[in-house]
Amino acid sequence: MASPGEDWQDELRARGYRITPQRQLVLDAVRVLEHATPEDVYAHVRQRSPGVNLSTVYRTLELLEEIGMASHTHLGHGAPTYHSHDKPEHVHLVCRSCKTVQEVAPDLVGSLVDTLKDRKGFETDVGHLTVFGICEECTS
Amino acid sequence: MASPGEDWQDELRARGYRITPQRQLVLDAVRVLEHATPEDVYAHVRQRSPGVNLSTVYRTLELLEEIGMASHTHLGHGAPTYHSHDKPEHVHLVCRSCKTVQEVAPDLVGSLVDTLKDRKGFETDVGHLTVFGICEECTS
DNA sequence: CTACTTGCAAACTCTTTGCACCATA
DNA sequence: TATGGTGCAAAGAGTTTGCAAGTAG
Repeated sequence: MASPGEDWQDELRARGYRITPQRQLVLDAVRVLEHATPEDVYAHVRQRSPGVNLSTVYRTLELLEEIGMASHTHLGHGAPTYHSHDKPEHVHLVCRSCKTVQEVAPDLVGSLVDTLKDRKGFETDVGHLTVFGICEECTS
Repeated sequence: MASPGEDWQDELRARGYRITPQRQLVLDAVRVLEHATPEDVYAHVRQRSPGVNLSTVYRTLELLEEIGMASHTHLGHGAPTYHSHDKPEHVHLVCRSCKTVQEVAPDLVGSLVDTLKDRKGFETDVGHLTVFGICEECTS
């Protein structure tokens, strides 16, 4: 599930991909930043290596998803946000009022998953579930 | 909740907005088409009135949301889809495999709403909830 | 060396905005 | 006739792509 240390390099090589400094930088950025947009990742990468191009970031993010090391979610209107699979799966709660995003454990939505499976035969992709609403802070 | 007949005109006027043929066309399109993207709405409107501009569609969709007659959801990567509030609230299930969208009754997610409220103090916006996964057809 | 990658620039999709003209109230 | 609305064109985000030069294996 998680990506222990540097195994990702073997994963890449095994699939015929190459290990490049750009890919390392992008992976690092996705791991460090959480809910990072491509632009966020780009900015972070460029702090360490100003020559890297935005399109390389896009291509690498796509690659990371393809090999299952990261995934993206649409948290509202703008750009999507990426997170690495080092961390356990989680559900996003997005507050419409203060725009903050909190992560909650997947078991909180277990009953939803079961209900959809039983009543609709639908297999929920919990890792991509985003719930919009108003957070505790903003309701009080 | 629903919009009985032509009351929306009073609603607009009451807020100082004007009734225009373009607005009627866009509202009709949103009501007829379901899960319509701005482009879908545009195409539908232009069948009846070729002169209407895309930016008018965008401006009108924004207006309809503002006065609570429609809302939009992000069903995946591309453009958002709009639906009118004539129909009861519903949750969207989007199949990653065949891309179909089904609507299910909000009570199916009642337990989720309760859990998030009790455990996180989070008020879920059920009307904007979209669940990604694999539908019954595609799992078999 | 050879194939995969990158940087660069251009193209693309989706959406917003400024402004003069037009039409509703 | 006074605003608010529309069409048009241009600008803006966000993302993708073609291609020549660079580099990992």
